[in-house]
Amino acid sequence: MQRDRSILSTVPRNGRLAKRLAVFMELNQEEIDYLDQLQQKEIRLNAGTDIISEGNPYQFSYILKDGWAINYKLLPEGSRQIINFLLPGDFIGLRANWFKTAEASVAGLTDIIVSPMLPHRIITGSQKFPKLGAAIAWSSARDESIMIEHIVSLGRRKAYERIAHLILELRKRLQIVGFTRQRSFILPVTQEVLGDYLGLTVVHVNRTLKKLRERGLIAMEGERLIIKDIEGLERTAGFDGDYLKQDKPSPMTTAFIERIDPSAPVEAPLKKRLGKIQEAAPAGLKSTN
Amino acid sequence: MQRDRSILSTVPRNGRLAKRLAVFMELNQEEIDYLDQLQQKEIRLNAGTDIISEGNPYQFSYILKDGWAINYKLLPEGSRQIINFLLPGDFIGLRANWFKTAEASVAGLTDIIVSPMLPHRIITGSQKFPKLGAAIAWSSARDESIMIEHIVSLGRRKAYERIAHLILELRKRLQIVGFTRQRSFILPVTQEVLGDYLGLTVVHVNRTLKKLRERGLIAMEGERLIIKDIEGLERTAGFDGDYLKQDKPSPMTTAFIERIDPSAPVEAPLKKRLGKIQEAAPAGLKSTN
DNA sequence: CGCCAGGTTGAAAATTGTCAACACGTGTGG
DNA sequence: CCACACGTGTTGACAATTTTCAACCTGGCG
Repeated sequence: MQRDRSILSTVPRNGRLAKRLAVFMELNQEEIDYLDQLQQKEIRLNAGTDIISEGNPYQFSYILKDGWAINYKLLPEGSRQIINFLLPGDFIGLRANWFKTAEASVAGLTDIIVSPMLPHRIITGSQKFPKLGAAIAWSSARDESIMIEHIVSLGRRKAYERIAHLILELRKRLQIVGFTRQRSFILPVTQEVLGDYLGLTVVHVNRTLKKLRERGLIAMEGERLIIKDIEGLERTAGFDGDYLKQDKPSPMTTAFIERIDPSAPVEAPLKKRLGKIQEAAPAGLKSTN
Repeated sequence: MQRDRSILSTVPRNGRLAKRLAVFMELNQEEIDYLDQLQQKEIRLNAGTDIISEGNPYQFSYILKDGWAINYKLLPEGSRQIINFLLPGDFIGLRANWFKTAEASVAGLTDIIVSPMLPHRIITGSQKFPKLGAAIAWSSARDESIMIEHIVSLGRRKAYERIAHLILELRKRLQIVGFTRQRSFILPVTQEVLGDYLGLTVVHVNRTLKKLRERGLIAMEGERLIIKDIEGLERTAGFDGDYLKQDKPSPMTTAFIERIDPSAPVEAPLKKRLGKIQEAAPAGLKSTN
């Protein structure tokens, strides 16, 4: 096993979450400090150990500071479906805030480092730094976007396209937290894991990767995946990375943040929208009572 | 087209959202009244018209009061993947609160009735009725559970099992809002729509439905789907409806609600958990610094 | 040295898709 | 009122994709 995967990133461990949230909206120093403070405590886990177990009560949510993890479910007959890859800077188990029981398990794919988050810290933090609450909500919404793309992949893309799509998505996500070089990144994952994410068998993943290599789209050097033809990959994947960007909060978010921040008064734009409900009815409108 | 699908439910239009949220936690009369008030305005849309369009800016979020809708994405080559079915009482486009641009489209499968929700109503409502904010968060989390099951279906279940699973899920969801009889419900959906949800072609959906009929698991009378053998369906689907229940909020939720409700003081249980962070480290723990 | 996890490959089988034709009911325009 | 278009369901024959089974290879590690 690789020891300190950490050094592979240009972003320090505690800065990864902030880096990721900054995609959504810039944070000021105070907020960054608070996030840093949230992550003081570190827990190290061996690759393969569950940090959350399906059906069991949640304990905490976590910030994944280093290493890769997966969110997965096991089926009765023994197969596994991976729901999502969790990368450094991602939250783990935010749903713990709303549900008593875990819907799926989370395990490290590599050795990982996490910081547990106490619920009260999140709550008080969100009250003190309204942007933080918004950023957490945004983060959940981004995860949902990723799941939507996953559904599209599984439902409508062929093996070849699915893999291409996954590679591009991982690249984009890793870029944000500083884990990529120009045209390559470490993919610390067996072909079986890929299959369990992509809804394919190992054998078929193997053959499909071979095809991607033969056609000159990618190359591999150990765990390092080298992208040889980005346009080619994007074309075959039908990839449009916007779902990972979402770089501007909606006006509602802005209004929300300002509203719950006692220091900021509610300003005009919000009110202006209130009267526009009639026009909001989309085409195809039949009647309004 | 059926005219007033409404009469098929035992729950009045404005009560469906409340009924659904009540699965999570009971609401008092004041809260129910508030929800009712949120839904005064009605917009009717023809089957097939988009209420939210992928790539376009969001206008509002909505409550779906009557009819069925779908959340879907179109692929470049023209195929469609349905992400989720939206049933009466569901929210539409809650992500509008966080994202500027819609990640997927939403369209009515039948004629539908929706109530637009103004963001400020949600915000002030959540402040006045803390449970409401929690319920909205819960609702999003439930949607995520449904998407997780969808991913599992697409990734690891065969056509035959996928359909069985979908039928059971829809039944359970429709039950809550009063749209089922003992062993049947109206499924206002073409086989093509089923295929687009299940990641299958129409032809294959057709054959698979036939198999389900031949094996005596289901029957159809026009749009009414009759479940002839629930245990059989559950067995073939590996169905466990718990993900739709989640009937108890986590202690964190409770703490959260009480915390932001000015009339309720923070009480002991929350504080008691604060010191337990050490024990929270799951098995497999390596070191703690 | 030998075990074991992971990668690779071939051959055959199973699942699912494609193409094409036809059936049926509904609604519309002539 | 009839003819016809159209959307939807159904079926057969065949093709493509993906799985299954089984074997073999490789490198790391105790």
